[in-house]
Amino acid sequence: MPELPEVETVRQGLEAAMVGARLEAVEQRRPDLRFPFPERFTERLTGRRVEALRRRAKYLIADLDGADVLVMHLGMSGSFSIEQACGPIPGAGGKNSLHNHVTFDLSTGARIVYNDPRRFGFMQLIPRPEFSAHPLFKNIGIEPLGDEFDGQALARLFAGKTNSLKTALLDQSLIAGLGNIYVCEALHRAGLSPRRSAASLAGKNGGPSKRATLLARVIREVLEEAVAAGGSSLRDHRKTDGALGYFQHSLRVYGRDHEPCARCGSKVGRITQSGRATFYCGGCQR
DNA sequence: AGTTGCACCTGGCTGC
DNA sequence: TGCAGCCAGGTGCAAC
Repeated sequence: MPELPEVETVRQGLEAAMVGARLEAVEQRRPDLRFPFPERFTERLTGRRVEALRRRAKYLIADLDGADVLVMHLGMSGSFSIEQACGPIPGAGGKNSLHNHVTFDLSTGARIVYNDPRRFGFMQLIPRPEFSAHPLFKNIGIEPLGDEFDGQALARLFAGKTNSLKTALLDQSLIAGLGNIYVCEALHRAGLSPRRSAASLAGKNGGPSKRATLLARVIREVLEEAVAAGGSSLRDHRKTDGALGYFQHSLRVYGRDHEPCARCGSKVGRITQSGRATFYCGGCQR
């Protein structure tokens, strides 16, 4: 499910429910998701107060009042819902409760439920002093909604790359948080072919190319619009209150192969790059 | 060192 | 109706 806008939508919902609250009970219903849960997972969380809920790339990061930082990743199909501990809502958000793997009962009376059918998500507890040097985070690239992200940064990151523009944009060690949907959408908005080389965005004599400046601008634009819409609900994504995001209605190429391009009328095509579907318009993306 | 391909899972859809 | 096959929003790791 989740790329940056979906994770950010979830973060906003969880932040409102969790920050300032204490974890009164934590239930872990299986030994692992994508990875085994950390040692003494429930014990280390029980009684802790959530001081902040941040996002870095596609990770949710809960700062706790104890020794650990709780890191959560939604994988492909993870979602959180907020329910009332006393009044179970069967099938809330349309999810199969078989796949409810973790619940947090909060001091406010709210219950946070993590559901993940494919179990590509995971949770980690990292001792605070080790956090910034942790392998999960030390290799993560620039935040595309951050102040430092612009055409200059993009051009510098892509200089000398031998892979395609599409593949480079998906590389989390370069830019953090883009996934298949928003890469396809940003490339269409910028009129750039996903097949051109990443290095072709690098500027001459040190400065950013016009293409790099444009691409950085539309990446920011498409992500901001998607966050404002609550993300794209193609299959699993729901906000923490169970409501659907609605950015999928604004997608111009993703999932629209064989449809006419909204900009030039050519037929939107689909190819495979690095084993993943790419949707693009050969008529206006060069 | 940088890139590519596969593996990890379940569920939903298509076509026979 | 049933079932085989394919596809899906991500990413760590082995192999080139």
